[in-house]
Amino acid sequence: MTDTLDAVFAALADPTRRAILSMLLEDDMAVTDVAEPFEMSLAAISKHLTILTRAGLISQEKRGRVKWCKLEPDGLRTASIWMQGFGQFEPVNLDAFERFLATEFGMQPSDDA
Amino acid sequence: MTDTLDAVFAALADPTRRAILSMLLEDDMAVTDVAEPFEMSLAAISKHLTILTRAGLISQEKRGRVKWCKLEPDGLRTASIWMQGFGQFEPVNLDAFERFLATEFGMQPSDDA
DNA sequence: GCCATATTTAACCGAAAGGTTGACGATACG
DNA sequence: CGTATCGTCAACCTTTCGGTTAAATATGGC
Repeated sequence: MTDTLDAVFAALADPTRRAILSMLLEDDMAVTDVAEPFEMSLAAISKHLTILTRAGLISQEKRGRVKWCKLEPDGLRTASIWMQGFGQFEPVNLDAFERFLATEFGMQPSDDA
Repeated sequence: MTDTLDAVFAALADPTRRAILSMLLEDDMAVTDVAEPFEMSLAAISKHLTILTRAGLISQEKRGRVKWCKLEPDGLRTASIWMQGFGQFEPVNLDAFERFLATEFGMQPSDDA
C-alpha cells in the first residue's frame, strides 16, 4: 500500500498528468487526442499515460490501432482515505451534506458554523 | 494553485515524509525527535521537513535551540478539493455522516445503500 | 568563556524524472 | 501490396531528488 500511495501521489504531482486526468473526466480519449493540446511530443504524453496507468488512475484499452484512455476514479480511493486521516476538510462533501439536509429535512445551512 | 498542488502531491509522494506527517498527527515534535526512528541522517530529515514546510503541510517554530514541527492539516485542503472533483469516495466522511444521523436524528444506517 | 546540543548549510553523489528525436511494430485504407 | 496513421521503444540529455559527510551556526548550561 505504501507503493500504491507512492505511485498515486507521484503521478498527481505533475501538472501535465493532472490536466490529462481532468480531460478524461469529460470523456474517454485516444492517446493522440490526449496529446493534442499539449506542446510536447506524443512520446512524452505516452510516458505520462503509462505512469497514470501504473498508478491505477486510468486504464487503457486498445481497439484497432487506437488505444482508448479511460479515467479510473477509484484509483484515488487509497490516497483519499490516507488523507482523510488528517482531518475533515471536504467542502464538496459538506455541500452535499447541506443539500442532503435541505432536501431531506427542509433545513437551511446555518451561518454560525 | 498549480504550484501548490505540485508541491503538496510531490511532498506526499515520499514514504518518509508521509511517515513524518503521521507522527506529527500524535503531537508536535522537535526535529531531532522526528529523526530518531529513521535510519537516515538528521540532515536528510531536515530536508524532508523543509519540503513539507514549503508544501504547507507542516509549520516549524523555533523556541530556544529547539525547532518544533507542527502538523498543518489545512495544507491538504487544496489537494483534497482537487481530488474531490473525481468522485465521491470518502468512507471516513460517510462514517461521520452516519454518526451524525444517529446522534442528531436517532437514525440507524440502512443496509440497502 | 567553554563545551554540549540542536539544526542547517555546502559540496558531493548516484538514481530517477521529464523531455527530445528517430526507428520500429501494428493496424487500417485504397 | 503499398502507404499512412497510431502508439511505443530505445538512446540520449539535463535537471531534480534523496541521500551522504563535514563544517558552520545558533542556543543553553556550567
